[in-house]
Amino acid sequence: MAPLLLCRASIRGQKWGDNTLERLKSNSDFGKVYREGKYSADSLVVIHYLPNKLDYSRIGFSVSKKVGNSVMRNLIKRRMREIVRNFYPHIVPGYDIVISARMGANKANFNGLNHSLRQALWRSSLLIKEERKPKSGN
RNA sequence: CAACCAACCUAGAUGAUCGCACCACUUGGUGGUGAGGAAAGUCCGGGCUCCAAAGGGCAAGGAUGCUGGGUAACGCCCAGUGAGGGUGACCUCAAGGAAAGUGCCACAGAGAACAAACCGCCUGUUAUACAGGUAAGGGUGAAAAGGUGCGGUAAGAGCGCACCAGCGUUUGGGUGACCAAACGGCUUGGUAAACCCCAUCCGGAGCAAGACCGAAUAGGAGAGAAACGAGGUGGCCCGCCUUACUCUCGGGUUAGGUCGCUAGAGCUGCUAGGUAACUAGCAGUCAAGACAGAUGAUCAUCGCCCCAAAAGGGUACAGAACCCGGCUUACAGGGUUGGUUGUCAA
RNA sequence: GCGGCUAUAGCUCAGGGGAUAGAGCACCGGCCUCCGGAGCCGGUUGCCCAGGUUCGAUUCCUGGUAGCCGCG
Repeated sequence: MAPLLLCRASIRGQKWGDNTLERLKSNSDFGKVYREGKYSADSLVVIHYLPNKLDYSRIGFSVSKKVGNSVMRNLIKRRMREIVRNFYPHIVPGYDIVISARMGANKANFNGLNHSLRQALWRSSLLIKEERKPKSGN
């Protein structure tokens, strides 16, 4: 029991050092964030977030079936993951975050989705303080 | 040259920088591999796993339905037969049985199935009517009891004859569906994607199957007793299995992790057999394996399309989830081969 | 992944081979009222799509589309 836990901890630390995403996976965690968390939105995405008691943030993605077929949904999810991967060092640790695509996201390209996602993050209080002011110019 | 028919193929390419999943070597690195022709719909058929050993019989239910072949199997494929369509290349067809039985055929029409008699036609009589004969003509309908012609008759009728269609028999050809010829008598509406009959086939559930590891409420194994009973075997019978109660032994379903998980009716090429589907042999080869679920972002060049050009924009349908064989549906553009018809020229 | 159900008027539902496709609510017009409501009279609008069987299909068969539900 003990070595297994140690092993998992070391993997997590390694991933954290590698700037890899910590993902939110279980369905009950999603439901908890939807029920108890706050949210902010832009035209293409909605962000729900809730403080967890960890020293890092976990991020989950959600694309509804109404947005498009499976190719479209997969593409949007990959793009959102790419955006958040590049932006992850600027996000405040200690939150469970769910990013959902809205209906217009199937018509947007990468830049549009990038801009909308950053706007939504800026409207929430999830950005580290010194990163907040220059983002408005983006 | 134009229009068309059939069988197929392809599914943008290359490079650079970040990034993801798995594997190998290694230990903060390097290398390799990384969606489809439909991966889809889940409409069929299998493999595999468990359900009792997945056994026998009956019933119900379901499926299929011209013939022969192919296949692990199929509702699939190939070759043929018949029917229908097209000038043609060619295409389409759930295509067994209506003489086993039951039902239905609205409206119109005299009559819709053991035929019938409204108007007609013909004959007779006590004559604006009645009786008898008739199924040629009219009319209705999707369909009116073989069709056309000649003879025949009071008027008519397969009443007689010829041809055609249908039925039956015989002969010949074909493995067979069926085809051809001769002869016979003179006739038996449609509907089975209405019930049904006949022939053949089908046990159920599904990788979230299932196996192993492994905390809590408690299950399991062995022995005895009982065994006529109860329960299970997703309908019944046989057969089979389990079981209340007592004693002994010691430890189990769910969340989670590991396996199942990709070398297979595999792919490529050649040879041989077969009209073909396909089969056999030989040689080469290993090409995704996740579990919130891996393929993305940026840039450059060349293709193709829109646009007179540039700029600019676009580049189909669509994402593996245990694995195969089919079917169906979606699909921008491009290409190959063979063929038909028409026009022009030689 | 597997299994099932539904599609009929603006809404909720009947109808299961031959009807002009029906009921309630809704909507429109008229009567009534000073006006409105209620009541009475009348009317508009429809069988998810494409093929097939049949003389004839909302109904039967096949394929698709959309929506909904259940199990784990």
